[in-house]
Amino acid sequence: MSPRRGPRTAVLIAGPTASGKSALAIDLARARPAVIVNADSMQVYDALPTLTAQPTRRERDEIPHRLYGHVSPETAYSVGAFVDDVARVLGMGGDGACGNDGDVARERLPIIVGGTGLYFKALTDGLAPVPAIREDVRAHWRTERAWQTPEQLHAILEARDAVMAARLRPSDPQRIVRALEVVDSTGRSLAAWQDEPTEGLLEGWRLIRVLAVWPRPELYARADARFSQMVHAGDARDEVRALTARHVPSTAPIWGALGARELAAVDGEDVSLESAIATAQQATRNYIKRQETWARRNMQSWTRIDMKEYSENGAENLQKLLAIIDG
RNA sequence: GCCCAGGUAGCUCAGUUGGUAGAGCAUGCGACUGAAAAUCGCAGUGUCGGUGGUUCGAACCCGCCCCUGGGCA
Repeated sequence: MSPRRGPRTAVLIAGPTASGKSALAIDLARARPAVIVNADSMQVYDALPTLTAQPTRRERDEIPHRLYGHVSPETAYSVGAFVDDVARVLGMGGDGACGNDGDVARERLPIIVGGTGLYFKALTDGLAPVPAIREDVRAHWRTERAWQTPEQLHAILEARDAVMAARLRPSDPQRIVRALEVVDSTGRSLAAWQDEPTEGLLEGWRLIRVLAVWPRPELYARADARFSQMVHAGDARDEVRALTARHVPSTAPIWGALGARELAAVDGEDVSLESAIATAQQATRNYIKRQETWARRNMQSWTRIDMKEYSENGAENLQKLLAIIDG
């Protein structure tokens, strides 16, 4: 818990999927009064709790958790929404709609944990102050994306916003569409917005940054095992069926949850469960690698915790971490 | 035992009329500002089953052998 005077303290725990970062957060929260705040782009949805590895009911009863499953799966959540949500949860202004969230955070140490690197970066470094995109504009460009090749969209961007066009690869539809909707909706290049000085939400805080790491082959093995467990011993398949039954549009981000499409295909198409599992495990390994690449670049200075060592020698490692937190 | 079809990158396969090999995936590395569990970029590697031959030159043509799958006996 942060001292009476001086900056507020927060713990940031990042790390690849299946690294055990959530368990680490819980260990900390058992040792100090804390709130665990989610920084994972998939765990925010009120869907696929097993498949996205959301904290269990029991864990949530024991320790206050925030921003887990608080978003409807039909919604397209975003980094911006995340930063707003965290501001609210930490009692830092926001729209103030949810009264006492911030109070909890003021009494307790916020432990922000998740695997979405961009979310952490937005929290610490801030986000370009691009206004909300008009709905019709967004819908228009997302439709265009289905009709045009990325190269065609890039050509359109070239005409409207040469700076962004030069910055983006003609093969990268997602970023091209974003650049297009920004110029179209705000009349200004995304590049210009990004030049605006920004301040991170957590600016001025005392931050304990922790990165959970594993030797790659062992992490891959853990992730593989965890996925088959979600399917064979957990509710993953039923969750996916529920999502299908709910007719959540296939373009909703929740369908990007690792394994969601693969498991849906077992019920819909002619795909065996074994091959669906293998494909999803493969995708998970690929994702882990991307997360590690991000961390190498963006989390260079974070304190690395060897989770293999931690799993064997937890108590001692935990004490060290607590000593740092208590400062 | 005979007849087919195959044996090429870690995997699945492509390789035109002979000129010492490629694509997807995997792997590794990288980018990343409101879909980030997303979206993209770059880069290895091969005794072309073995062996003998034809040829200036063989993954490709010929002989023999080995292995796999299928069929016939």
